Amino acid sequence: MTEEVLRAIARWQIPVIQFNGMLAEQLGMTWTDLQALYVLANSGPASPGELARRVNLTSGSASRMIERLVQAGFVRRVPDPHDRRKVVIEPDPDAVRRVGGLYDSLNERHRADLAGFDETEQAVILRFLSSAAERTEEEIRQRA
Amino acid sequence: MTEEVLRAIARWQIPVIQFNGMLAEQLGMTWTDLQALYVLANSGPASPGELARRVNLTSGSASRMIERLVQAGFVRRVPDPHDRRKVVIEPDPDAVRRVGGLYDSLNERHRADLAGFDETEQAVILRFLSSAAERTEEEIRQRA
DNA sequence: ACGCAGTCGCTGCGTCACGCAGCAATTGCG
DNA sequence: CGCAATTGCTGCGTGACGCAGCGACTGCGT
Repeated sequence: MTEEVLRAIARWQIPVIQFNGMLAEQLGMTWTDLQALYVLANSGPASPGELARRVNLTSGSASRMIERLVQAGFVRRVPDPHDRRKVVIEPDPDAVRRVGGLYDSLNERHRADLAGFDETEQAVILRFLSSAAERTEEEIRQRA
Repeated sequence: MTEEVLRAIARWQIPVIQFNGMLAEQLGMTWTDLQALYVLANSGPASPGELARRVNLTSGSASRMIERLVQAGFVRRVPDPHDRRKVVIEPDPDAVRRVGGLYDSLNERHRADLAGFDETEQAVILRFLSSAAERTEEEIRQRA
């Protein structure tokens, strides 16, 4: 049973990655750019260096990525008043909402699925998903 | 509660994608190449055209991708005896096992998590994951 | 039987994201 | 008041991708 769950996870990864790739293409950006947007949307503003580490890019590539996001209006550069070397990258709230809206259709399907689970079952699912995300992040940190 | 589950899904996507990117880099290939390997491993041999559709590539790019995978020894080209235009791409079993082994560490973490769920709870998780994968694939097909 | 449209996979060419190396600007420590 | 370290940004080369076009092949229609 446990192994079946692991296989289900592996199987789910494929369409999830593919779906995000389709969204990135639709938005006219790399999925790396999209990933950076997610990081900014979830963890708040960050410096280019911080952002580069989060998406596994060199500082140079991150510079160009930020420039693309700025040009497309997804983020903006804000100079750090305390350290004039630093720049803080802020996500544009409207852009974040607009990108998030692309998940509405998929989320609706998931909602229909979740309607087939009662409260306690959904609690189990939520508990598993949260810990799974945590474990994946752990694994990433360990390999970094 | 349902919305929290949706947020948990969204949150999990980030490290999942990042983790796969790290694996691809470690293997010296694009994550597109890795995705193609997954498709072959899960759905069995496929033609270049079929593979191109599954990973969202043009036939030309798929040709080059297959050439990379062949050179790296992950797959092999097998001519179709019935249609001499076609070529069937077969994954190399050893390579698939070797790549799959890269998930051992992460799977071990997930196993430890799943130990905290009893049989019926794991059944709930499995049911959700399976349907979620199905819904994501549906969404992809609809947008294609 | 035969031609011809359709399909399949493969190759030039240009574009663009990325890593690497080096740069100027700025900070904080000795 | 230097001087090493850090931060973000720019040339340069590499490589993956899309586009357009090619030859090879199939099978439908006449």
